[in-house]
Amino acid sequence: MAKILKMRPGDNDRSAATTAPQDVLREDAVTFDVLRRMREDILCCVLKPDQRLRFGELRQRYDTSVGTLREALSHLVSEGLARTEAGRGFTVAPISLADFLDLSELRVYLETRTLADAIRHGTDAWEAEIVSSYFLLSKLSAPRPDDPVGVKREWGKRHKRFHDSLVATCTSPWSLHFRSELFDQARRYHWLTMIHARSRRRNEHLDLRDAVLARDVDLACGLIEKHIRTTVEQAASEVPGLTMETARGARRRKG
Amino acid sequence: MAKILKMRPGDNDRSAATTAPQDVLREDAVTFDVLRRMREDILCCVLKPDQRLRFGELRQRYDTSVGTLREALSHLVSEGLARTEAGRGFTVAPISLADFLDLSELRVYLETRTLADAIRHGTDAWEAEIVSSYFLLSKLSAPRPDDPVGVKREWGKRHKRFHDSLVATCTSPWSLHFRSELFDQARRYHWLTMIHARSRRRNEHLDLRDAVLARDVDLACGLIEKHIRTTVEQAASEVPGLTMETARGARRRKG
DNA sequence: CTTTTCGAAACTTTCGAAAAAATGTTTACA
DNA sequence: TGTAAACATTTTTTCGAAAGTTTCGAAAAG
Repeated sequence: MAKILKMRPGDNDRSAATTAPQDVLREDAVTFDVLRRMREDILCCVLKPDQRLRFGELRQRYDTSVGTLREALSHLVSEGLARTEAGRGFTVAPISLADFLDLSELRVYLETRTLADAIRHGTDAWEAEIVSSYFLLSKLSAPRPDDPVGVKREWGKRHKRFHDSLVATCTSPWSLHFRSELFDQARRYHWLTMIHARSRRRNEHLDLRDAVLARDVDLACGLIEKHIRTTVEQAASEVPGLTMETARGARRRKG
Repeated sequence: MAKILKMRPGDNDRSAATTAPQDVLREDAVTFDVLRRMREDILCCVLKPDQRLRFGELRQRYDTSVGTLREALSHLVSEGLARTEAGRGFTVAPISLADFLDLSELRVYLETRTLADAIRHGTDAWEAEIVSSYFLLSKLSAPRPDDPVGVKREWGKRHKRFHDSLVATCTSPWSLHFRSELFDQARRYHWLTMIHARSRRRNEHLDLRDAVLARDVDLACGLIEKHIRTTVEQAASEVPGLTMETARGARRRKG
């Protein structure tokens, strides 16, 4: 039947031939969009650590209402990307080397745990996505400090997609959930490293990809552990101002 | 100085003699209170798994506005205690044996990790709080199915406080954070077990307390691992309707 | 008798204004 | 000159209503 081609008689001009309500899978709710954008801005340090998040400014920047912003901020607090003190509004979560060390230690466990499980449950589709996402990542060489922001952002996205693809077939939802949260946290530090890093690292992702595709659990887990630890060391030595003390000193206003 | 007693002269009737703004430490924001109450209601299955959370009913139950409810619900989604699908509102997160098994496996790691670290960094104050919270817990014997709800709730609180006290001196904020989230998740299953359990377990908490106070890392970790695993087994065998399949069957649309 | 279409009711989402609280500044007084 | 209260401003928190979706059920078409 040519059911699909049918149009409703009343369709004049306002809604440009949209599909029927049931066919539309709305993943584009305003709240989600604002949340996504804010998260990205924190991850990429557009909103800087410890920065105060005033509703006035945010309302302008994201062109939305207070209520929606509150909801998004509330989410970010749960994710550990923002802080709030009742009556005193929201701030971007602080960063510190101590925090990076702590979350990286836990990441080592969660990444190896999920990766090992994913390899054991790997499928053809899983392998295909790994090949595909690695290809996309390799098209962009690791960004250098003077690369434009757009390139850094795109690399960040592809980097995340690649790492996500590795563990996609892991059968533990909770492990995947926490892994994902920690990966996002780490992205803030990766961004700082990208901006400041002088040294260049060899392509660890290729080795990782091959070990995973070869279903070598021990090798793959060893590689990702080293990958995480190396990243911390690089950040510790090359990102200026990333000290063990929390960055709360700057909390004082203007003066 | 008697600063606290001072009152502002201009206070007529509208604001009933509040203390100076700086002295008041507001931890009682409405949003937090609503969030706390909703979380408790989900944990204690007053709001049942998969139950639809309509704003109309919630507004009545918690006596607050839609916006505030939305913010609280948003938080609960981040914590994994609720679900939402854009345009279709919120539901209480489903439960299943598979979920309990999954989260318990991760709990074993996080509880042992945090406990080992806490023991190594234990202080006198830490020991004191363990003694104190164990004492309070032991005053209430493990609730039986026919005990009143109030007793079960109180026992749940003391149980949480005891377990929190064990790991209080752990130095890894991220581990503590995730441990706490998983502990809350497990509480939903503990509640179901309390309601249905026929068998009684011997007091595993006393052994745990003593092992921890004796700073015996291996023994303590072994005990808590067994504690978690036994809890899962008890739930699996004694809670009716806790199957491997998720309870999503009823979700299908009209026909 | 089944399937589709339409419209009303229920519910969710979004918004901006009013209330409450915190911060900053000035003024009064010793 | 220092202290603290009173005032003014900024910012956060809370609320309810308007706009937009989805769901449900009845009527029409196949």
